[in-house]
Amino acid sequence: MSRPTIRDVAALSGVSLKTVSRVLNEEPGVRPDTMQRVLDAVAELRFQRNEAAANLRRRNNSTRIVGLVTEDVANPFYSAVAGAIESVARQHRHLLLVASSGENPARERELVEAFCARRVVGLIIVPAGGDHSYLEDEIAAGTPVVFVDRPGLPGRVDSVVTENAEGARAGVTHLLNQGHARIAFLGDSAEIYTAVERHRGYRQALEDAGVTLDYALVRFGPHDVALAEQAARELLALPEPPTAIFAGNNRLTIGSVRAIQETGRRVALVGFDDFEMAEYLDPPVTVLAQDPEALGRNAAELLFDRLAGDGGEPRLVTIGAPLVVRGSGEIAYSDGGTARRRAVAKR
Amino acid sequence: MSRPTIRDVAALSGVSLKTVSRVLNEEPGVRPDTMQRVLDAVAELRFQRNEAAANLRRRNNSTRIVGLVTEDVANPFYSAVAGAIESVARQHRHLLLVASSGENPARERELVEAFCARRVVGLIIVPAGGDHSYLEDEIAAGTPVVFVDRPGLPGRVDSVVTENAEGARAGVTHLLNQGHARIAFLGDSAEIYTAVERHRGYRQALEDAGVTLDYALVRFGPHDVALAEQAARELLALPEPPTAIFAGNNRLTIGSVRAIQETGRRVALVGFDDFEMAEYLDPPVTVLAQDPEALGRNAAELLFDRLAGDGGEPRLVTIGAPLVVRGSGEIAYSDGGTARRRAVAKR
DNA sequence: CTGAAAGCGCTAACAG
DNA sequence: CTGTTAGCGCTTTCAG
Repeated sequence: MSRPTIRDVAALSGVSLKTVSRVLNEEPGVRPDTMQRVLDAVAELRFQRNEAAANLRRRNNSTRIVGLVTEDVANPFYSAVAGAIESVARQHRHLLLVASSGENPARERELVEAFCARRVVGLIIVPAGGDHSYLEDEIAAGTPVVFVDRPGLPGRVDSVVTENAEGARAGVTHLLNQGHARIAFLGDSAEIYTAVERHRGYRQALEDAGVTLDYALVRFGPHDVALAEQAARELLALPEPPTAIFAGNNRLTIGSVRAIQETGRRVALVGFDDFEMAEYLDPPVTVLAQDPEALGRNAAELLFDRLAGDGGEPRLVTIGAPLVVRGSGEIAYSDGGTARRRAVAKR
Repeated sequence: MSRPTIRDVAALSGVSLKTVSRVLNEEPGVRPDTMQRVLDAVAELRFQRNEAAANLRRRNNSTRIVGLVTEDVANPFYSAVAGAIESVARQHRHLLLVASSGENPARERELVEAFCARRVVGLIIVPAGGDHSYLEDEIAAGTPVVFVDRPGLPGRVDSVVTENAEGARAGVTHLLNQGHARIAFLGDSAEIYTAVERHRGYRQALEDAGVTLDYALVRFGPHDVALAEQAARELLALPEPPTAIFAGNNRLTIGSVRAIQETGRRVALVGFDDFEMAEYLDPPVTVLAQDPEALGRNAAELLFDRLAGDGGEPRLVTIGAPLVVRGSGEIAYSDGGTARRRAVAKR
């Protein structure tokens, strides 16, 4: 029931504690036959070193555990980020502790503290809103922190983010290039960094093209497909409806697809963030493809660089979100007044 | 740079080690003003207890960390399972260590051992193939283990699995009820437990209905959408093609949708496992909806029951996969010989 | 109410 | 090549 210790191994193999420790740590200077006896005892007792105890004593002690605080582990986007982080951690023979903050700053802090109390070697955080200066002590204590998906403590800490504004700008410009001028913007809550950035890109694209922003076409808020569909439906029911929609994330994109299908009109659509079925919808959806895997990988690599002693200035790594052309974004502007034919761009 | 210890707190507040420890552990019997002084020192030094050290000494020592070894953290299905586990763990004030085995039994074992060396309080495992008897020692040492999604060490250890055979049987019966007799089966690798179980359900449904199994209509193997599409296309190109397809997981379902769309024929489709866009496809896809959240929640609850001392017989918990009717599965059998019209069930 | 001493399981430092 | 002693940061035991 109770686990064998290094003492038990020493007793069984008839050597001292230290010799067992040497064998376990593959330190040189143990006679082969002694080593064998120790190994036999280890096997017989099924001994497993207590890493926590070993760590406590070691000079260069390290739990070899990285902490990840994300918004929601169950969210496929963040789970892709987590998967990439885990993969890099694995290469460095580290383990990953994960937790979800649920966009709650207080919970985020609790989790970070729980991680630190367990002496994770570094933290990767998808920051919820709020102030992150509580991390300064931890950073001062030598725990590297990397923010991912959204920046935090800018200029003080490394961050890896998607090119939200640039991507949105490219996407909206793409719609403008198809002749659209009335382009709606559908965004998540205006509290969320990425939503705001994407809106910024939208505005820039309009400005670049000399198109006046019509606030009637801008909607922030819907957080799920149903609400997004509702919002898109309202936009499309305006007296002067948009001829194209730019959707700020994949739930909004899906809602938009549904609302557009309902009208039977040929409304162009570009969405931010790729999703599994985008190419199988009708019409296939043109998107700005975020790369969660690159986000996670870069964050983890940055973290391990810091752990390896890289003391350079805090970095801001940006990951592109290239336009993936599939059909919905290439529906050209047409006067539309009476374009009611149910012209569905099949494939 | 180096973290303060309980000694530093004791020195600053002018009390002994033990008094600090008492305050930290909220043990009774500390004068309020003494307590306050200690708390002040803790705040000033930004002291954070080293949980590993505390654990080492504690009688009822517990890392309050649960380990999860899944097939792939980045897979949305398993991330939903992980999310539910994390949520239950949180309620019990535990943290979650996660890792991906990538279906590799050796890696799974390595990970389990790394977790055990860190003394996780319990393990939840999506077992890769292979022998799991290596876990017996760990179990004997008092670490509860729960298998999820696939059973392992049946009868010896708790498992939480989906009703794969029952669900598949219901799905295929549903197709039979629409008049279909030539129903193809598309499954993942026959090495995978769930694929085999679902195929068992398929066979049972045919048997129940007195329909002879045609092995030409059974395909195991395709592991991604492209291969699935290819396999489905081949099935549909048979001299006597199926009039319905039962797809064993969501990638296979999506591949089937594509292949069916290509033919322009009205082929019914029921898929195992729900997916985000199923209702937005054309036609909307009827599925057996697995419940990864329930899988994870039940596994975690079972684990915490065991940790709470439940010493009952190993349990096998099954989670239903109800039929979600959306359209594709309700396409009735029609002689089809010349049913070539491009009849797309548009809402 | 408080503190000194011992010790969790292991490794570091120093002897032999 | 091997062993002894100390001590990581904390809690326990037992004594004030």
